[in-house]
Amino acid sequence: MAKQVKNEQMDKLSSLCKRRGFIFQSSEIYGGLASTWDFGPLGVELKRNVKNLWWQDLVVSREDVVGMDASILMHPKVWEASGHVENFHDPLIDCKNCKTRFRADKGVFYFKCSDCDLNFRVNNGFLEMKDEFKKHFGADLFAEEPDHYKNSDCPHCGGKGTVDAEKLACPKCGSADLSSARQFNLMFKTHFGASEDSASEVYLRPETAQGIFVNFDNVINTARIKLPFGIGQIGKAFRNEITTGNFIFRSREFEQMEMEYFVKPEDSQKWYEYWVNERFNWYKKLGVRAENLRLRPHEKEELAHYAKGCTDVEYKFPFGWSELEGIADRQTFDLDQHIKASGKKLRYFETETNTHIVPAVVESSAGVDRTILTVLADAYWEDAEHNRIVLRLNPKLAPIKVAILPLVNRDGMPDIAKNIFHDVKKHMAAFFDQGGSIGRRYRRQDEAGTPFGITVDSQTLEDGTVTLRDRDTLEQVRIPKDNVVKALKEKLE
RNA sequence: GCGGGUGUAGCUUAGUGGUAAAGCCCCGGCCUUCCAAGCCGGUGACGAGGGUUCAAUCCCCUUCACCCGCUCCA
Repeated sequence: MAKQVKNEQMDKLSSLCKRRGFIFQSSEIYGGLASTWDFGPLGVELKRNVKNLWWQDLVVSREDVVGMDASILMHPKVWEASGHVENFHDPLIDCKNCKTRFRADKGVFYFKCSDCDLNFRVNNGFLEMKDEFKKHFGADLFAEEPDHYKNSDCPHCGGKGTVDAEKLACPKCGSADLSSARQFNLMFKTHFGASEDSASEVYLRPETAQGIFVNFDNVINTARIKLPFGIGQIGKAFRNEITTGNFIFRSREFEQMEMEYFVKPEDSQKWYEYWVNERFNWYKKLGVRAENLRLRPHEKEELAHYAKGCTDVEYKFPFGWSELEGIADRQTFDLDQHIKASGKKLRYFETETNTHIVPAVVESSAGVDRTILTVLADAYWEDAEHNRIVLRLNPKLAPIKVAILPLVNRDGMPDIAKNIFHDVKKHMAAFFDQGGSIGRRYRRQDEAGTPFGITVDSQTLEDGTVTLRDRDTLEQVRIPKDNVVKALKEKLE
């Protein structure tokens, strides 16, 4: 029952998005394309505002961060070095009996000792063996593949161990009625060059971060920056997700806002904490209600092997708490990988000590689309008292800042309003509407999230003042019509 | 990808083996002096492809999309 209510919330939100021109399904007239989305006239403004605020706060206003914009297509070796070619796929098997899906490389096999008859079973990554054996092999073995055990000694007698793969069985119900293993590579492939031969296969980037790492040397040689410093980037990324959904939350084409902050390795913990705090507050600054935000530090088992720490910023969506952004202390892993693969020296020369160092990196990786879904979900408000739906967006994010409305369609009011409109339009996104009753026009703007309304009425004809309406409180104040731009700008500060 | 559910106008619903109705929305006009009032007029739909049939929105098959779960992450 609770679930249904939550889905209703998402339905209402996506329906509003379509109705008002925020977000449409991609290729809709051809039946749509799974989990790809288009931003309409209001959506694109909202998106630009989100990105601009990020860029302003993380790049422009900071003396220690520069920006860049890498291409989506990159040399295939980038993805080999980054580990994406090797790790960014999942061989998965479905159990036809109980419908569980599990990873094929965590299948069932036996470790057998040829000398002492010891054997134990490894089942879907869970070692079914006694503690003493766990101690012998190490606790992290559960994620390894059978080959890992091949050359191990028997933990009991030290004899020679062999590994026998068992016919796979479902880890949950034990059934052997399984689908064949299916490789899901999460990277999109395409062909580079006009002829489609595999020699020129390239990937669409699955993250923007690598564009920063491979340009590390170029940036330090040109930007005259000193440690610690960051490189920020906003751009599209593509992942062939197995499962998508929840409106724009998980899509196959999405946009990231990533900032890689390079620091002295010994300072990484300090900066990691700094950025976790900084990024958490950024969402509050966007106007997202604090009670709907939380930080979730990753458990040790959850961390990638090279990461020292990782914390998610989560938002309480109608479908549950979900990740908005990840902040990670990635140590020197990324640069090391590219140093190894490219043979280039990606390093920083520290003049104080006269030494070369490979900096550690603290990464902030946020999703543009998820941020948009967050601010929309957080702003959605059904005002029962006034029978209206309102998007209480932060004015800085609102696609349209002000609606200019003549109260009625005569006595020259439309002309006066139109003049104000042309004036305001030079400074901010504004909307002019003279059709229908005033109440109906206000309601429309409430749904679009427009924070302010300027109305020309009969008093305007007498004393040159107009009313300024506040979206959330419905309060109106009179201001001289020549002060409209100034008053609005003050409100938007 | 697997399982379950859903698909008629922008939205919410009706209906039928003989090409479809309504309310709200939207557009134009009238009227209207502050929060979806009223009047007149108008645009607009059977997700797509194939099959059965004289005839398919309806029956059958396939496919696509969306929702829920498995899974994963920005």
